[in-house]
Amino acid sequence: MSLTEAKQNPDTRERILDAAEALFVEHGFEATSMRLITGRAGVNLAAINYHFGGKEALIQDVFRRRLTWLNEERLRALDRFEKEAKGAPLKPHQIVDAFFGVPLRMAADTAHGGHTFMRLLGRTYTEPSAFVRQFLADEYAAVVPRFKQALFRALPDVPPEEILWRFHFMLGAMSYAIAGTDALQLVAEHELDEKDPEALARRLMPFLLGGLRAPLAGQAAKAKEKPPRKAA
Amino acid sequence: MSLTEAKQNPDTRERILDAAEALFVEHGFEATSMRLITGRAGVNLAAINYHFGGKEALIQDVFRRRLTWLNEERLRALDRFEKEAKGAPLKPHQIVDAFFGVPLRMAADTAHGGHTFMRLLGRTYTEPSAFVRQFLADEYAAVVPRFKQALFRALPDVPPEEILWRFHFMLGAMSYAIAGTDALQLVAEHELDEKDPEALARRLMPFLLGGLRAPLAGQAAKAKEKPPRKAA
DNA sequence: GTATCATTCAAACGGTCGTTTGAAACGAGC
DNA sequence: GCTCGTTTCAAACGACCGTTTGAATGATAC
Repeated sequence: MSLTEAKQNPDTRERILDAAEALFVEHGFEATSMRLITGRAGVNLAAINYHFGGKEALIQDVFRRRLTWLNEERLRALDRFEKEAKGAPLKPHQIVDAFFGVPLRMAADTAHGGHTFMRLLGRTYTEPSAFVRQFLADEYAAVVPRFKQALFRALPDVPPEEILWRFHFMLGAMSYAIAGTDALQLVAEHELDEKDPEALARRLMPFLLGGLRAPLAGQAAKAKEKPPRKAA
Repeated sequence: MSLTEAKQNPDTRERILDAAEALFVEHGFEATSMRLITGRAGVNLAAINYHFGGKEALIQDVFRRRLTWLNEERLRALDRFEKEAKGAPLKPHQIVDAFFGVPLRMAADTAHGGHTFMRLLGRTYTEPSAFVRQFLADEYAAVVPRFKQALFRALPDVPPEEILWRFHFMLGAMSYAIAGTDALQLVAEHELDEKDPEALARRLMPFLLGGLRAPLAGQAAKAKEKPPRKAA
């Protein structure tokens, strides 16, 4: 290996990343020791420090491996819709689909660890640890402004502040939808098969759109008759 | 103190609970050491084991102190609405208000640690640790079935399975709304003052109701003209 | 075969964890 | 004043943590 970085023994690196990803979902970052990770991966304890530099760096690489692609895919989806629209504002459902549909479809791809990773990602939005928060903020810095702008244009009658809040609410609903297998068992006793991520997307997207376009609090709650356009 | 349990030195106990609650929000369970807790509380390290029996027992007591009351309050709110309705099905917004409005108003009560606790609770729905999950399941066992039944009656046209999913989605949106100050900063850069929990409730409730009553996935998306009643 | 590199390995490092211990301090009842 | 049960305290326990080390192993090029 004459290259300065990367392309080190691919087998060991990948096995560590896979084991860490799965264990982080199961037990969280703090509770997952390096001995547990290397044990499951079948590699030596020192391999993590050798290949990644430390536990924090490993955590970041676990995310980077999939999150970078995920966010690029989101932007590609948004680009595609905007090209179609030829300068006209996008429809809310297109924006929601670009941002939330991509990870949901990623979660459906169980073969490539998509489901496991999306559960981890959902957990991590509430992660207290400072460096993880900083890392997420950096990874999303390029994506969020684009989607904010698109939503502002798509919903010109809704105050921008309100849109940001609803964006936040949608993030929460999606995170739980993916991560919260455990929380789900609070409401349903093994009745729902949460294993089918395609069905999950079919259920979640209408909910998100319904929330996004709900009448504003200030508006008359009794106004059951629709204004000419736009539910918001 | 001749009593077998309880009513031990109230000062030390409460100070430990307060310190633990705040620190759990800041750093999570695993990362919060007993030395950190007792240090902030200004009590001896051994006090936790003496008064609570161990770290796990402390965690459970931190929740029990507020969660039991919260769930009772939810049931009281539901009882009140059902008494008013005299046997008729409740309206969705009443059920949503009883379940989600109570914790939101609790979060507004910053003086009594409501805000801190609700942030902790939101975090904990995704908590990996097994004993915490079990504990939450026990605490919610008495509450969830009542609300499920109420929702089934209120939305007879919506398949029960779909209602459970949307209940789950609402849980996620609320949890993030309260817990996710940090996640919120992903979408807005210090623009939103998330300190006002009353405003939060005013924003969240319409979102939840909009999601709950959104058109089902199967139904024609183009059916912009309303059916005679009920958006769902 | 030998030199050179990247990688693996067993062992140990200092530190922090949750918990336990036994003695000291306190307070109410007599 | 003495006793007894409760609470506090400093100190220590063994276990596990993330990280480091230096030697062993493997592969490649000459």
